[in-house]
Amino acid sequence: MLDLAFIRENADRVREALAKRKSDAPIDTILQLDADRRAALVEVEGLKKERNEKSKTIGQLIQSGGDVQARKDEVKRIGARISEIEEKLESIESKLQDAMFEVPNLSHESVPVGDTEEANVEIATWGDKPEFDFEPLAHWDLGTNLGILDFERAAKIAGARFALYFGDGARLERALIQFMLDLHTGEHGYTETLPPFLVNRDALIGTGQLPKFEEDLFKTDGHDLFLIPTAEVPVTNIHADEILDAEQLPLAYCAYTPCFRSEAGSYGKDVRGLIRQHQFNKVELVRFAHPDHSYDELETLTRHAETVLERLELPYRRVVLCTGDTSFTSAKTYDLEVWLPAQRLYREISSCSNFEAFQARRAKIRYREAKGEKPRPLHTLNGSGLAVGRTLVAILENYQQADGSVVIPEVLRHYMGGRERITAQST
RNA sequence: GGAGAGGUGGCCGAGUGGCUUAAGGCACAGGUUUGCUAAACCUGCGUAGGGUCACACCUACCGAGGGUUCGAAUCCCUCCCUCUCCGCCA
Repeated sequence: MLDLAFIRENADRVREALAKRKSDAPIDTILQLDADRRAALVEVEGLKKERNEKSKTIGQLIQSGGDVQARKDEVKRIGARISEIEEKLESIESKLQDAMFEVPNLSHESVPVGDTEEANVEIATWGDKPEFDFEPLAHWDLGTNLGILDFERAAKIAGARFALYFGDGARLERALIQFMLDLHTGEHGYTETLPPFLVNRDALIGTGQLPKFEEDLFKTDGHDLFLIPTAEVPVTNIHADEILDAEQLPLAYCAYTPCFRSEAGSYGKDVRGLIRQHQFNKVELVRFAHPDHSYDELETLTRHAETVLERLELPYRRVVLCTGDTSFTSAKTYDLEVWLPAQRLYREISSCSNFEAFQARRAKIRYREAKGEKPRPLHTLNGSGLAVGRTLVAILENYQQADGSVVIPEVLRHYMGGRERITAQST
């Protein structure tokens, strides 16, 4: 959510910035509602002041034995008028809030302007794409041949867009989770957290998934709880409704969680393999930063995610998303894309964003610069470090051998019982 | 699932209809006193919105939402959460 006072004072700048993001958010409506709201507030607060004063005199009159009926009737009329205006005020505020929830974040000035992903800009590439003297297989064939992935049985159990891992596949997924957590906690200074996988409505409003994107979520029946689409939701909300000291910043948390997404509207897209699942594992990085340093923090966080790819020796590139492709809540996003040789393309494996104060304002995550100063919203950031299923895909495809086996990246062997290679197993 | 207790400011805690603009204490900040430290004393110390050039000032907030009343932290209703015990359970 943007700062309403900022919109009021910079309406033209906001309109211009929203145009770059292809947003038709109702700024004029917001300005009108805001003016109406303040006018109604002044009126109702004046009346309340009058009521408070006159009510007090009734108490005094009763003590001294005077007749209070006329005065009571008068205050009752004021009360009725107050209710009337408050009703109006409530309606204005609810409309204003709805309109404010329609407004996306504004892009940072360094973000390239563009409408679609075509306008995203490659910042850097890393690593050498592997050369094969055979036709590399897609991971769904590799995994099925090795007996470590089973999509048919997963469909029997749960349906489309679910996977069943066996043996070394399951272990490799677990090894990746553990490797990533060990790296981020041991070398990058993150505090590991294991949050709830179900969250309430307030948490999702806080990070911006609600009210606009409810159809992307899995909701439980009979409880107002949702399966998390990303650990960003529970972890960012750790400090909701809190006021932190400036010296505490930055705070850095990492969390492994499964993620659940309905993938509504992606029918026919990535129907094969592990790329787009209703349930997938992710290690998430979340940082709470001082506003003056949040863009340095974004570079730091992105480097932490890139380090995972580099340790695994997976070729990737970093892309900065253009204004039109940046997600609703983000001010600036880097995508990390890993090379998938079977498809001969780079595929998103991490998304690292600075939300500035957008989430902090919604979730009321604030900090105090110094004692006695007013609390201000801080800046939140997060990034995948990394999407685990897609990392497993990248390993299978990049490390595959002519005989159908897969070499285990060196940093993972220690987690795989010291073995160097995954070979076919029976299931 | 059953029974009970409870939710008041950073913390403790008083408060069953108007003298509460939420007592008092702790913690914190500034000051006075003091050989130093400590203590004592004085002052300040919540959040949000409105308002102002800036102050002043105003309004709201005692878990949330309704209701009764001239007036609600206080009375009534609904809901949420926490704790204890029992049952069930990994």
